[in-house]
Amino acid sequence: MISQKTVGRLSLYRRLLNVLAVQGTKNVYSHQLAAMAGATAAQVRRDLMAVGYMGTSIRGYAVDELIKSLGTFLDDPQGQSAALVGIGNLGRAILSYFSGRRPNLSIVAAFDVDPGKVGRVINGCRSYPLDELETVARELDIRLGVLTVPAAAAQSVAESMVRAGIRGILNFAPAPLKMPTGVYVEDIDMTMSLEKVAYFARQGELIRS
Amino acid sequence: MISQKTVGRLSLYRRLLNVLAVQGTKNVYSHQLAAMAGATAAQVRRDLMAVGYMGTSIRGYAVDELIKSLGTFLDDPQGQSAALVGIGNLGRAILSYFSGRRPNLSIVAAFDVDPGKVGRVINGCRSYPLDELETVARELDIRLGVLTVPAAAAQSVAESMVRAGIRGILNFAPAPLKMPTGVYVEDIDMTMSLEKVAYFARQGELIRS
DNA sequence: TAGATTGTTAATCGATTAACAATC
DNA sequence: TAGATTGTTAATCGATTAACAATC
Repeated sequence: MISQKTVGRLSLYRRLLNVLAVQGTKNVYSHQLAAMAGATAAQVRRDLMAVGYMGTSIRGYAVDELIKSLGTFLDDPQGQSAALVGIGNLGRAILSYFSGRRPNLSIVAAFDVDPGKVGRVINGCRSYPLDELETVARELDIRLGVLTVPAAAAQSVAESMVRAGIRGILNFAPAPLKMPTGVYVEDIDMTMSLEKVAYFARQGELIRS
Repeated sequence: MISQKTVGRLSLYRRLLNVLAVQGTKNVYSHQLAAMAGATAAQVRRDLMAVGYMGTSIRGYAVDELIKSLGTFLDDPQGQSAALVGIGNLGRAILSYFSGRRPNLSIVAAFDVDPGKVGRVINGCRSYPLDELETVARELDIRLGVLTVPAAAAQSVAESMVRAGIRGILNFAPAPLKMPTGVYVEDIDMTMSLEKVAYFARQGELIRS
C-alpha cells in the first residue's frame, strides 16, 4: 500500500508537470522536478517508481507520458463525484474553487439544512436540503464528500454521509471525526494551521533575536 | 525544539479542553482527551509533558490550568496580527472564518491588486491595495500572512510579504513557495487533499470488493 | 491496600537520507 | 570514454508504540 504522503506528492508532481507541458518541455530530470516541488531528487524518483514509471538515465522522465501515468494512478477512469455539505461562506468558496477544474473529479451537489440555501444553482452546482443527501448521493453515484459545517454538527452530518454511501471525506470542520474503517478522512483544520504558523513564526524570531 | 505535529495537536487539545470547560468538567484523563482527539493516551501525555505540564495519577489533568498552560505556550502575550493577501472567494471566506475568533490572533488587514476590492471593510477588516502591504504591515506590526492568491502570483506575493516583515505564511495557493530560512510556511493545498480523498476512497472500495 | 492513573525507558516502525553500482 | 543521470541497497533519523516502575 502506498503512503498518504506519497499520494499527496504525486498529485503535486502532476500539477507541476502540467505547467511544464504547457511550456512545451518534453523531458524533465528528477532534480528539476524536486526543485519545483520542494523535495529531493531521490524522493521524486522513489515516488515515481511507486507508480511504476521509470525514467532513463539519458533523458530523465518524459513529461507527457508521466502525466498520463500519474493520471492512470490518481484518477478514476469513470470519474468520481463529490457532494459538499454546509453552504456557508467557506462552502461557497470551495464550490467556486473546484468548479470545473477537473473533469474527472468534481463537486456535483451541495447540501444544507437551511431551506433558504437550497433549490438553487451555485457555481454550476445544484443545492439540496440535507434530508435528500442519501437519495441524491445514490442517484448521482456520489462517493466523496466535502464537509464544511460547524464543528458541533460535523460528526452527525459525517455519519449521514457514510449512510449515503460516501467513502471519503474532506473535512474542514475543526472537529475530529470518528468514522468506521473503510471511510477515509482528510482533515483541513485552518485554525490549527494558523496557530502553527503563529507559533513557529514567533519561535523563529525568538531564535534570531 | 518541539515538532510541528506536536504543536498542531496541542492546538487541537486546547480546543477540546475549551469544550470540556464550557461543560463544567474540572479534570480529564489522558485517555479521555485521546479519545476526543483521535490519538493515544501516551501521545497526549507526551505532548503535554512537552509543554511542561504534568498531571497527577489520581486526578489526571486539571482542565482550567491546562488551558492556561497551553495558552502560555501557544499564544503570544502581546497578540499577533495577520494580513490576508488575495480577496477572492476563498479569501473572503477565510476572513469571515477567523473574524473575531481569537483575541490574540486575528487578521487585521486584507490586500488585493484589484482596485475595486480595496478601501472597504470586509468582516471587520480593512482592505488595502497590495502596494501598501509593506507600509501597513510595519505600521500594524503584522508578522503573519495568509496567502489566497492564484498559484501564478503566489511566489512573488510571498516575497513581498517577507519584505514587509512577515515571518509566517499560511499558504492556500497550490504552489510550493521558496522562502528564506526563518520564514515558516504552512501549506493548505485543497486540490491535493481532495485528490488524496478520491484516491483512498477508491482504494478502500477496491479492497472491499 | 488495590486499582487506575501517571512519567519514563526501551523497542518498533516507517520514512528519509546517503552511498553505491548500473545505464546511456 | 567521461559524465550525468538512473534504480537499488544500507544507514540514519524521528516519531510512535509497548513495557515498565512510580504515584496517589
